[in-house]
Amino acid sequence: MTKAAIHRAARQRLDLYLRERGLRRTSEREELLDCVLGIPGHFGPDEVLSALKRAGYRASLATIYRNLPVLCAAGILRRTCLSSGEMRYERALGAEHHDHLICEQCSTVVEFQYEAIEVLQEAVAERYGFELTNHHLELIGRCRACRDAAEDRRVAP
Amino acid sequence: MTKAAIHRAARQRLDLYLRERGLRRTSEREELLDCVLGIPGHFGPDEVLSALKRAGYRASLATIYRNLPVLCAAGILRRTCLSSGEMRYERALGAEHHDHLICEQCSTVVEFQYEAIEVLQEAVAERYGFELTNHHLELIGRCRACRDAAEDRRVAP
DNA sequence: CTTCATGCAAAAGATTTGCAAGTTC
DNA sequence: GAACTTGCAAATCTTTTGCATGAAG
Repeated sequence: MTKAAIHRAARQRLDLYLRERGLRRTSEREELLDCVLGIPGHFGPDEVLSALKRAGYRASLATIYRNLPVLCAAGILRRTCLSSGEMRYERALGAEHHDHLICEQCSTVVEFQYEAIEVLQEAVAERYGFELTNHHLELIGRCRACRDAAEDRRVAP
Repeated sequence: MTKAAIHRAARQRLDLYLRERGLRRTSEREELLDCVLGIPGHFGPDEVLSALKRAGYRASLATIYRNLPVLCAAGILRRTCLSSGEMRYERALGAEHHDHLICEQCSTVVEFQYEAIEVLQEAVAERYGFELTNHHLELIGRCRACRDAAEDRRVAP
């Protein structure tokens, strides 16, 4: 999906969502949508505020707080909770599902997909009578670079 | 592991941890430890406060906030972050590792273990050069009871 | 008697909310 | 015009901190 196609699809989805619930199409919501789609990776309300300002819009934090959940409900964003406890948003529309590998030393986050794990998750859910709608998997450890660095220190301090 | 054995092991582990770092063995820390081990499942600082009061101890929230991380570092508790964004603690010592199935309707949390998934996680980590130390997996969906309830409503409203 | 811990209250963040004014439908 | 939104500021909630007092080693 190209960037333009994502913007178009998101706009459409938001409009539909708003219409369905009798909510209103405001310029703030459209500006928010535009900015949010331009942020790569994870972000929080404050990053959104910066992005809006950078784009020349003035928006209030309150409006951001009120509307990020709307974008989630519309399926454009998704909330993810890092195991550090931070709550962040990320693009859901046009972004394949992925999970996270996190280096506990340098905080690098690598996104990955692994179909086989998802298949097993369905198996677990079935065993317990659950119907899955979502999941979060976070693998925490040390990346190659940090391991190498540790190794170097041991050999030549 | 019996309940008494867990208490003993936890006490021992805490003492060791404190001694190693030149920290002190205080009655507050022991009371906290006792209460925390008695709480089933997940809990937050306020639940700990209630548990302490119920046990007839008076402790301050500040002390709880200061010492839950100590119990984590000592390997007695572990922090887990539900995808709702709530940060909670749970017993780590004497509790096998498990992951969570969460019903998004009734918030039921089912703990499960599934070795095959963990094996695949190692495979992913290896592919990306990571050495795993931990992971969090949360499967989110609807439990049987909530699905049945929904079904009933459709058939006989 | 030195260092660390506690309790309290104040501070700091993060998120939510009440309300008047402005917009959308 | 009725209902929904926004921005602001005040209110909440959760977590952290400064400081004086008390306890541990």
